[in-house]
Amino acid sequence: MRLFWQHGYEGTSLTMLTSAMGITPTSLYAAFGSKDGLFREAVELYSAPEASPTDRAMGAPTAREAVERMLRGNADAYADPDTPPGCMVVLSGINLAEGHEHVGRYLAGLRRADLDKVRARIRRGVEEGDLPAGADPDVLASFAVTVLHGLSVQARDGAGRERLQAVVDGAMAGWDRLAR
Amino acid sequence: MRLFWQHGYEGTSLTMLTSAMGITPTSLYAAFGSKDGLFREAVELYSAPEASPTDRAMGAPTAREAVERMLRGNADAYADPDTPPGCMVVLSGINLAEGHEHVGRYLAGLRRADLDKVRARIRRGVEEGDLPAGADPDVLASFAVTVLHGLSVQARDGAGRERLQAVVDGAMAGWDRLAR
DNA sequence: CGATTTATGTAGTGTTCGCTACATAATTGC
DNA sequence: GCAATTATGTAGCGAACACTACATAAATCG
Repeated sequence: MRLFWQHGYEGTSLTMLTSAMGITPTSLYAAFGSKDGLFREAVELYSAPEASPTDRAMGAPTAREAVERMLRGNADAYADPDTPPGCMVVLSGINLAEGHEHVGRYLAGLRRADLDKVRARIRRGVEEGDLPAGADPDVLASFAVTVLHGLSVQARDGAGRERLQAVVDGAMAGWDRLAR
Repeated sequence: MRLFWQHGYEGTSLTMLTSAMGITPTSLYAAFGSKDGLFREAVELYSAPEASPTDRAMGAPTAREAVERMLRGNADAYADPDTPPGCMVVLSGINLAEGHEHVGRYLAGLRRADLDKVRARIRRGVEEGDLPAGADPDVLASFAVTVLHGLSVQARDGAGRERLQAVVDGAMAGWDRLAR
């Protein structure tokens, strides 16, 4: 998972994987079927709901709090020095050679699912009254997710926890202007 | 340039390049020295100051206007259906195999240079009084660039011009809360 | 024109890629 | 304990990778 996270799908070779896992290609293929299969299991491990800051944040009592927790939780994860910087789902399949487009679509689908979750949480906020009726869930969700994805690039460019949290400060200020 | 832009540095093979350019590997190497050399010339063409929305935007009369022009100009470019979606400097070298780290550092340096340009323009705005003295150029520039980079991912995920511009609306609202 | 230089195509180089046939070792089930 | 099944290591598959030696064609220049 960490190799794919750091180097991306194509940037991680079977040699890197087998030596890191301490097994031979035969065992890897017996257990995972293909490089694709291993990658998907790695992504599933990465984005397991019980550990995903995004999924956990959606349970917050208000939509604003859910978005803020999502951004702050992911910002901290992106800047964690014990793991590769940024988000695996955003970074590991951004640019792919011909023949691997399905990997990009798979990751784009996960990003889309996150966007949908955020938008649904925002809609709920409008329904429950903690957001004004005029708030546009589409725009608010796109804004939040755009900042989220930008944080991954910032983290990969070396931004630390404080810097990312300062960006979230700005994003939440923008949220308060948009959500009224 | 378009191939590297679409598929990234490693995702673009010499076969793709030579067939697209209509030349043989020998001619390519005689003209550009290496795949790296061609990639760098492609990036330089992509980010030529006279065509770069970011460089052109920095000439705006106020810092706020400069940032807004940068975001809106790049958003339009990212969503241009005639070119690959998103920013080549952000997307073409995010995830690299071992041995190609220098390509990633090269692109990160360009991103850093853009961040520095934005921060310098913001500092000038504080000096010239169109931004309040308490505005923090570091935070404002990081916020603007984070949104900018997030727009690239949104564009690659299929967001169109209107959607990206709506995100910029939100970002500028956030700017107005931060810059006071 | 003839000689030199420059540019281009042909046909490969060695390396690494994802992946697998085959044989051996470990484990399981009766 | 012995056969059947499962798991693992060895060695190497064809294909694609970035790149280049060599020969030929084009252009330049006296």
